[in-house]
Amino acid sequence: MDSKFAFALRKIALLGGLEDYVALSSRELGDTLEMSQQSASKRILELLDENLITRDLGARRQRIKVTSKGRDELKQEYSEYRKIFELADQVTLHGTVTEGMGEGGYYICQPRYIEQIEALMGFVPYEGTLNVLVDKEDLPKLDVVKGSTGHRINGFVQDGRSFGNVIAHTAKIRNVECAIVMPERSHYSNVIEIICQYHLRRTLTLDNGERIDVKIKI
Amino acid sequence: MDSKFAFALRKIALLGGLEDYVALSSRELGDTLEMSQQSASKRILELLDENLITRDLGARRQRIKVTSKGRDELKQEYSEYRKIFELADQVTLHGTVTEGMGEGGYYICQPRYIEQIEALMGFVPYEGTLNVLVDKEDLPKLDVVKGSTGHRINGFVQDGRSFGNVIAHTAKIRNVECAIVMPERSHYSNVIEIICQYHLRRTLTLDNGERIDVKIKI
DNA sequence: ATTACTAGTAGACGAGTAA
DNA sequence: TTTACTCGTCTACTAGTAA
Repeated sequence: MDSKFAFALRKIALLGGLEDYVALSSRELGDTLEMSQQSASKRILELLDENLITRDLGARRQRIKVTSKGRDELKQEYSEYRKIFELADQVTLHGTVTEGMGEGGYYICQPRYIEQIEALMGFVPYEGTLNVLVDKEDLPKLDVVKGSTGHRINGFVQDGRSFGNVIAHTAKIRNVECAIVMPERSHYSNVIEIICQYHLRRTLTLDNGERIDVKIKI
Repeated sequence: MDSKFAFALRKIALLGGLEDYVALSSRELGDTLEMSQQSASKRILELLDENLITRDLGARRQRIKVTSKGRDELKQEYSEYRKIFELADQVTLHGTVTEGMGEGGYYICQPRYIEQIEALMGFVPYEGTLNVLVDKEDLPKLDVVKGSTGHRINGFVQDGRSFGNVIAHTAKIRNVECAIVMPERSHYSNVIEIICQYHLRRTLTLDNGERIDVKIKI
């Protein structure tokens, strides 16, 4: 994203444009961006053109909202700053062991996934995944993880069913090597799925509701 | 800071320019910034001119490092992103009650400070401050607090001694209204000082080493 | 009050090139 | 190879102004 777009978009977000439409005249935006009303007006048109904001052009005052594309772009930048300042070759997520939906476990057990995991991560995952409900205050850290590279496990189509790309990040739970896996194109979730060479529940005697720390390498 | 400076500075920081000099040719920088070698070279000269980076112009490859001013500017932007995504009209710091150095308590008891605190915060602080050692993992949150506005309490000179500006943020400890105070120009510290209408140690029976949460309004 | 057009100007950029 | 100058072009800005 062009830095001038990011700059304007950030200021709009700071004014609450992520949550809802926010009343913001071109003059006001110009003042916060330290530019003329005319240039701010143009900037708004450009942001609209780039699909970074939507606008409700009322009779008196326009109201502006950041689109999901705009939000994603801002998150990308946020993630860069976190990498810069959080030093973060490691992120620790705190959470609670929960019962899996079974979905992730089924997916990841596909042989086509497993052979790639063995090649990339160096272990054959135990059947099924450990699901961890991430603490609310640690959810922003998940974005840092998503913003980092990790290992891409390629998707495939089998029996007419399509299995998408999966990103894996090596991690540790109580010093046991494991990996957190998530769909490359994931919608928001506060549950992470963890694969491991061993049966984590048994090896670490984890029950539902148990508190654990997941240290993720990023 | 001009957004184009921030953009270049951020990329340099991502390449490790915050920690140490990093070898970075103008062509390489141009590639990451998606601009020509010539423009990148010019950008570097501008950043030098703005005192945002320093340079070690070796015979073969120049080496670039972000200055402390540059670091501060980046932190400012980082803080904006945290405000955007951490929702954060409130930040909770976890920490441990510690014995004060006595310094802060002495400072804040000056009548010239106290009268301003009463006007701004609506209470007369109890003599002395409660010192809290902030958990290591919560230290980045302190930057968010510092990046937000708060109430400025103006400094003064008295008996030839100068008392600097102080920033206060309203806060709560176990539902008791208080405020965290810090020098406007503070060097790094992992101890925060808290003022309150009441004697916090007695009111909440806090002993040294006790774990507490400080909820700060930002 | 708004938003946003047009016109003129300042500044950012890349190509060519020197050191 | 580097860095960084000059110069021409083209974009981005502001002022003036219309709707």
